[in-house]
Amino acid sequence: MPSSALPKQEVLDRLMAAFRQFGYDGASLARLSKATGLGRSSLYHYFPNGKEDMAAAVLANAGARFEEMVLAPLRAEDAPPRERLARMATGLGAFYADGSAACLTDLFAIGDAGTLFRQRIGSRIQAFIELLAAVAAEGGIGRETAEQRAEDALIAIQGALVLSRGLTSPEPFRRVVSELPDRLLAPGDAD
Amino acid sequence: MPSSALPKQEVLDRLMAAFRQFGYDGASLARLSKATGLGRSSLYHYFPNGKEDMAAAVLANAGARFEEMVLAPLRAEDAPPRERLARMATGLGAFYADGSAACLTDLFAIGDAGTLFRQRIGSRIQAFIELLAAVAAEGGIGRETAEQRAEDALIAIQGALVLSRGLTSPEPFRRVVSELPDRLLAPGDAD
DNA sequence: GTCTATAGCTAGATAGAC
DNA sequence: GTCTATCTAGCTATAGAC
Repeated sequence: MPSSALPKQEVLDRLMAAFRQFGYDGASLARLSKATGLGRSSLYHYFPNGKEDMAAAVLANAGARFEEMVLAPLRAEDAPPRERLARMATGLGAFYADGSAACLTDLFAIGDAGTLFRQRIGSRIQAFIELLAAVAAEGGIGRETAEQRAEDALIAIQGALVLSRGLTSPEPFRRVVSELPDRLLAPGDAD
Repeated sequence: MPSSALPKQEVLDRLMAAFRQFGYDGASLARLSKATGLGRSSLYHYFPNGKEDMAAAVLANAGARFEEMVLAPLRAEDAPPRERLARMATGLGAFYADGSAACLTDLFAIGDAGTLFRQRIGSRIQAFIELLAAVAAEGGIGRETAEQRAEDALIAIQGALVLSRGLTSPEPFRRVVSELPDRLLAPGDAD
């Protein structure tokens, strides 16, 4: 993928936005073409295997964006656990556009897309849980409790996205994200 | 819709299963026809406006099933709050097939389906929250806390469904559902 | 109420000029 | 790398016989 009018990164971000808005099945080539400003032929030039390629690239791109916005702050070993979690919360708000942008973990596990991508999605979920649990453990939470809370955190994030979408309101998402650090680091629940 | 080989209820249940498996966009008429055993023409006989009609009927049917399996136990005023919540948990496990069946609250809020159904979905979410909050309040939880916990309960259910689907494992859903009564009725958090 | 047949369209994908 | 033109297959929906 050499030089182009649109940088590849910009193309991927626009494709990602379209897939997040319409889901895998709903993201037709016409819509993807419109979202990127590229014609069908250009899209096939970048992604020879068509829509499936685009979705795979978008999933990878979402992973990279998530890594830099959400996971990297968690790995900042110079900061204490609570501050890392606070930065993660900020990153989550940005990554999910204050609860208005869907998560591919949800969308790409549905229907035919699930057959293609569910394994990759499962790995991502587990990696996020493990990292969150490590931060909680470092914050003084027992290992088992930390892992359970980390899973609860992902559940809360995903569920809040569903509720915010269903209610057309950012409030559930905002509340969940703001409460995350406390829920992960609260004392009690010794194990 | 007079007499038929398949009772209407059976047709609706099979359509619901198909929509829950494939999502709105992924549920093609070919699949809906195969799922019900009815030909295209029969489907159009029952649902003159085609797929949109079917989805609307399925959403109503899901509401009725949810009412009888999940909400009705919550309204059983002869039983104490904790027991009602336990029955609800059992109903949730059945309604969501132990976490393996998706929720239309999630699926029908995506893409074009969202334009058609999001309002109805939002009302359902709010009604469920209010009922759950009333039960928690009856169980001695302060009104504000009860409402917040009720919202958290829905978030947990939806999020657990997303994780169970992404991880191809019933465990997150099972754990969340089994913990629901305690989370709603736990002491503390006075308001 | 179910059938066959088909209209009319959009889907994803490809070919070849430039 | 982008364009126009086009292919085939699938889609939703309809018509009309039975």
